[in-house]
Amino acid sequence: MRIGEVARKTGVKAETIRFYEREGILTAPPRTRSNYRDYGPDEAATLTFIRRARDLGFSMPDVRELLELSNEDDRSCAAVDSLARAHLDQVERKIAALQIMRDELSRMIASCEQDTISDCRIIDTLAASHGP
Amino acid sequence: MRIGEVARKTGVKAETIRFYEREGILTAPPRTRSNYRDYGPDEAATLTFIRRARDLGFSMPDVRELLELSNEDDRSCAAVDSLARAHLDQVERKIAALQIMRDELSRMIASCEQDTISDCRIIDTLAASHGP
DNA sequence: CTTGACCTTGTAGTGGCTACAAGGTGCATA
DNA sequence: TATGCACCTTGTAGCCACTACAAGGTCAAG
Ligand SMILES: [Zn+2]
Ligand SMILES: [Zn+2]
Ligand SMILES: [Zn+2]
Ligand SMILES: [Zn+2]
Repeated sequence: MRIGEVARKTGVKAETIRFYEREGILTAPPRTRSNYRDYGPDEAATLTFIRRARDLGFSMPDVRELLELSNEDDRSCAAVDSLARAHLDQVERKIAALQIMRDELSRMIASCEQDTISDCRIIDTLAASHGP
Repeated sequence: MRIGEVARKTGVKAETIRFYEREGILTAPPRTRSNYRDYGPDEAATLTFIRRARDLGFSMPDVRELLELSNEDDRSCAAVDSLARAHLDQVERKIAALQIMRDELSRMIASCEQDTISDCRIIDTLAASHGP
């Protein structure tokens, strides 16, 4: 099938698929007589794999690693697990950082009494209010 | 003071300060005889403002807007508030998205029983297990 | 006089796409 | 047959907010 169809089936845009090919993460498929990329089900499966991993926030290097590992059926999956655990860790850190942002933003917004800018607690907080 | 000192005082790296100047977000300071940038307390205050806003996750366009608004003392702070609220909203969306990631990752990791890759539930999930 | 910390400019790289531009191909319809 | 239209091709540049590096200038201490 052509790139547009595999794009629809996998949820990965055609431009992105070409990008993955350039980057070497997806092997180049055969071409039709008219030089169109001609994908089979294997490539579609790989793209689905990539999209799921990306949706879970794995970086492209992580995805590369996961793809390689996924082909080594007989090896232990310890490497997969530790990669996933490390990633979960990162996600949790990111959540924690964003929750701090959220709390600070909420406090700022709550403290503002809709006055003039010179009295605005939001501007005040940003300008100098806390810290040395 | 020179760029290194203001960098230390504000927590904004020298390279970043020069970058802000190129981008027009920070006005170019006077220069010493030897062509070094010579900052006063106002620029330092602006940089602190920028850093605090960035730490709270505001985008550079947002920061620009906030800086402009911060100079208009007599206007109502409604624009500031709505900008902050919109940003808080985005942060909350991001947290929600990351929590979904986290939960899915946790489930995947918990379901794996440290076997071979061909039996790994993490690889399975990525490859095809859920969805059409 | 040399060392080393600091400063200057400019350019290119990061991640992960996304958006063109300019042209070729394939199929349905008038 | 012609025409339109959707689709495909390549290559390049842009996005965000920096960050790194190269090649050189300046200044105070020892
Ligand atoms: Zn990761
Ligand atoms: Zn306010
Ligand atoms: Zn914002
Ligand atoms: Zn496993």
